[in-house]
Amino acid sequence: MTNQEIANLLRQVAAAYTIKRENRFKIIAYEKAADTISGLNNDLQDLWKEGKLFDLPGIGKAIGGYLDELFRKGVVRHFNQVLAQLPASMFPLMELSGFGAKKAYKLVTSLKLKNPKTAVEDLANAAKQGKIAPIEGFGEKSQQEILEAINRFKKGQKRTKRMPLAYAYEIANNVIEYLVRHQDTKEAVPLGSLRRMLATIGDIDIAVSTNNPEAVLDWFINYPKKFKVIEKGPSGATIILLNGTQVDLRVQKPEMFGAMLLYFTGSKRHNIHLRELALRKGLSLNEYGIKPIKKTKNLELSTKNFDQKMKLYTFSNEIDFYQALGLPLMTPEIREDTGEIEASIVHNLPKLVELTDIKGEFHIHTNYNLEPSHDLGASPLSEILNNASKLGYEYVGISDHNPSIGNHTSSQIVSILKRRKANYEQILSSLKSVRVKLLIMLEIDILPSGKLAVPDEAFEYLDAAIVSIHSNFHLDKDSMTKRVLSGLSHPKAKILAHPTGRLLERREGYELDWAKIFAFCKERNKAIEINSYPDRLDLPDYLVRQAVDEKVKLTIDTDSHAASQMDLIKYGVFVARRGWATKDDIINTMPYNKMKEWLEK
DNA sequence: GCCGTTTTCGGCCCGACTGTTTTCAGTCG
Repeated sequence: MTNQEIANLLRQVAAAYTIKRENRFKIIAYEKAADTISGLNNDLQDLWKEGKLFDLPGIGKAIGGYLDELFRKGVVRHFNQVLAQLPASMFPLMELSGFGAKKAYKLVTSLKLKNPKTAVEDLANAAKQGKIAPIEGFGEKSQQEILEAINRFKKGQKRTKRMPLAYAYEIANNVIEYLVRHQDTKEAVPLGSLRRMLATIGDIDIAVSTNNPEAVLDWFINYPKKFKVIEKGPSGATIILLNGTQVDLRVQKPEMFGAMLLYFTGSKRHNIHLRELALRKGLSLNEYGIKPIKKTKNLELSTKNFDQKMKLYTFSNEIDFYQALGLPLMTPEIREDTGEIEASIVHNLPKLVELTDIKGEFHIHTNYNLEPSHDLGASPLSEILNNASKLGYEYVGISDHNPSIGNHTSSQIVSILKRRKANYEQILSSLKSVRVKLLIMLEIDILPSGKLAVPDEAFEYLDAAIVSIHSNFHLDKDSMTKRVLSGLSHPKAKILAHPTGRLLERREGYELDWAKIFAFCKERNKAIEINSYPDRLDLPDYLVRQAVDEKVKLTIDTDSHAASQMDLIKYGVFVARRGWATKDDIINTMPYNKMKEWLEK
């Protein structure tokens, strides 16, 4: 069973308890457990095998025990008993927007819908025949809304694509630049997953701090690249851009801007955790500020800075808001409730890597034609070196793809690489003004056998190599792990590039045994790449976090195929930050000499 | 049913929105 299937099972049990009018906190407990499981990055069953089931938040004695039974026997007797008391046809209806357990149950029982397979269609027919409006608690309007929900559901079967972070980020920046040109805009900031720098983004949300919301909203809906206005109210507006992207704007008064940012940046789980924490101190948090609430015990101890008579404390920025709770600012990238709140309570948040820490990178393709089987870059070495100089880099590694093995003999490959080295060295010496150090590297295919796609003698002309998978993506986990480890075994193979092979929204990566990969890398001084290319962002953030925990070294590279793409490095830095990486975890924050030392050990 | 800077009992995130209601229930993010 997948995590989503298990989470779904728990949600069904929660729904059953809702109908049976069980203790509502018990229902919430099941929903919480389901949320935890659906948000996991690891297979729940693997965690169970490792005995970590009960470490998960929201999974205690009872639910943990049932899950244990599920993994041992394949079924949970208690769950089956509970679910058997309800009509199975109610669950498909709960997929519809606006439907919870109660509405679904009421409708299937009132209308005698028995077949789960046809329940949605049967409900649509009932609505069309006007059979829903007379049911107690329903009316004409809700009958109409149900029909619309069913239509949306049918359309929504083809799920809407999310866009890679980099595209959303650029679009949002353009809108923000436009917004701050208005005199009444005090500040404009992205919200939600965009501000937290998730790998993919749905809609773009932006917040503006202003004392004149009306004027800013008018300015916004006249954005030059607007296609149409969806809605405009007193506190926000929504437009669709010419490229089809939806952009939501929210406005707030400057004195309340901090609470608003916190609330709409999320994540939801971060906010909930924060509110639970605050509640124990006698404080209630909402999107407008902090409310002291009446508590019987230990009032002075916990809320000594808060006057109970005050209705609402407001905050113009997030730093003050967090500080009021006795916490340091948590950067948006880590607000996922994966331990950041616990760490901040004991003032043990890591100092995350920053863009300015980057001193170079290793993965850039030039237009030098070494007849590879994959694509060449578009820019000459000179342009790349000049750009590196502009970025303030100390060094760049050029990692063109290896010459194709189909079209060349081993000795031809060696001589191509020899020629390339001579060519690069000549270019470098001709660029007197450029002080950037050059590393002559290569991105080498790891063949399905685990062998590298260049002969051993070729390494004489390389300072170091990046290795990566570009073929036979469908090997099983064990074979792929062996393949990668074999490829990484060469002493000059120092970096594993785009390690999962994923392409966002287009291709799942292959599977690897990360525990083995991490252990190998740590022992043999290999680094794993965080590839900044917009469609990749690979290593993914949660694996970065695991690598950091295992003290595995990482690099942040762009995989640039043109000099202009070197700016993409910031997205890799965002991923690293989401994975709690510090400067010390990243090889290319080291100055040249230290980095060189690491490459050679 | 879960959990602990109120700690093994006694609490449990918060407000907006909608539709059906005359004060609330259900759903959502």
